[in-house]
Amino acid sequence: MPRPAAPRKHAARRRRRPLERPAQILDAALIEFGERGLANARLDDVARRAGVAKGTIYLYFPTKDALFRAMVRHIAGRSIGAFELRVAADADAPAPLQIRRYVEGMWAHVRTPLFATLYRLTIGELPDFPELMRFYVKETADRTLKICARIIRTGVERGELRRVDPPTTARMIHAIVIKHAVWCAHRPLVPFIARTTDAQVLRDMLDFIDHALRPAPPRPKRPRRRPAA
Amino acid sequence: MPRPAAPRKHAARRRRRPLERPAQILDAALIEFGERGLANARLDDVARRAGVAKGTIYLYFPTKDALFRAMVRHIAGRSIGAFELRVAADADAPAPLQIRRYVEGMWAHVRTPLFATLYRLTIGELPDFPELMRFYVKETADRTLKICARIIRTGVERGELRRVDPPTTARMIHAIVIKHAVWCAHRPLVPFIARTTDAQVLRDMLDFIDHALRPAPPRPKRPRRRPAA
DNA sequence: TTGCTGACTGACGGGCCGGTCATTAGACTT
DNA sequence: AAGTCTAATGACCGGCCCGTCAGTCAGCAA
Repeated sequence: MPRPAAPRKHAARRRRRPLERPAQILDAALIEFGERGLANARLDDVARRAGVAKGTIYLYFPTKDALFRAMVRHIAGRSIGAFELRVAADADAPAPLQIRRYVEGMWAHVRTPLFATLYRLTIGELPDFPELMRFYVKETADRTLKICARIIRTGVERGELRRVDPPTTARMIHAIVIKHAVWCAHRPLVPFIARTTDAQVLRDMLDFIDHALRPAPPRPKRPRRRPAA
Repeated sequence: MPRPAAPRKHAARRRRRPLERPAQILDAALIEFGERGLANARLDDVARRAGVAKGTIYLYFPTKDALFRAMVRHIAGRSIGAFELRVAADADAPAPLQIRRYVEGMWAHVRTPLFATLYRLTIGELPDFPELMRFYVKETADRTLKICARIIRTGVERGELRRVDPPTTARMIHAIVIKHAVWCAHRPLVPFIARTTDAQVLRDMLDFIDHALRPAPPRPKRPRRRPAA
């Protein structure tokens, strides 16, 4: 017995837009997965939010997992693009200033809800999707760390910073900024950050980093030369 | 019609140990939840790992969510206890040395699989269990930060460290150590940490932190005094 | 206008797993 | 030895939701 024909409900506007569908679905997936996690999000909800029927999702993505993967890649790509635009370093400025600009740009980027969601999803689903973490790190952290390391290297060469290993130091900066962004994103849950503003946190980070990199003769054994004439 | 009596399979050892059950179940839950996440872990597997039947779990925990909550609290309690023992600061040592000891202790603690699992679970399930994050932060990070801040405060008062805000600076240290622990825990997925050892990472962190806190006159306007006689 | 193609729909099947409860049996009392 | 209490069991139920596919219709070509 053939299944009864699906009766038209309220005459929904049905449009044929095969080129727009994937992006619509991926954006809806970001919101649903972001709010409820991969396991708790329902494809019916993703479909409804995207304004399509559930079957349509399966025209473009074979499984729920594949949709999740595609979503992370899609959003991560958009995210990193926005960031690299922001950190357009001018290589001639003094290194401490360049670092300041870099941290400010990163701070702005890393405090967006987009970043918070991606961060949580990649960490939370890590056991099932390790390759997503690898992809995410490679496409975002890895690239920005290289930018930061380059700034530090030239700063060291010019004597504007103390002699540090550039990649290592870039990691330190990265760690500070990322972790504070996560804390600030969940401020109500983190008592030790609750009474501080984002702007104050930024100042604190800049101060700490600045001092960590400042060239200072550790033990002045010989009388300091006067500032060069 | 009454359900047929459950026939004894292979004579399983059935013991009555009401006092030991909760801990057995919680330990099993840590492993299962840790490996597969809350949603993907099955209570049948938790029960099997604990050596009991599924129904037994429901004698002690009303729902799966309740079991998860209890597990995090149980394990977090154990975890924080172990850490506070490790960081038994001797308040008379020089502050830089105390900080060094503190970071080393924290580093040891934070690299255990226990910590990595708890960290991932609390972040991953955050939308559904915000109170767990609050609990976890309050019972672990908050307490350790206070210890660290106290060390820094005395260091500043004694002039062994530059004049910084103790709680803020404690947060910086915390951020560096935690983030590096997470990276090291997933080293194969993090290219920029892959070629470094945990020991080297510890040295790098200590160096960075040490310089950030070292008291150094930022701009020597007047001739530096000789070291005090 | 008509016919055709393939994008789109949504009710349904089926598997999975959280939670239940009638029954069993260990341990203790009398 | 018989009785009692309750920890423990595991087959089963029911709901949820992924993935399917028979059927529908928008848009274009002839």
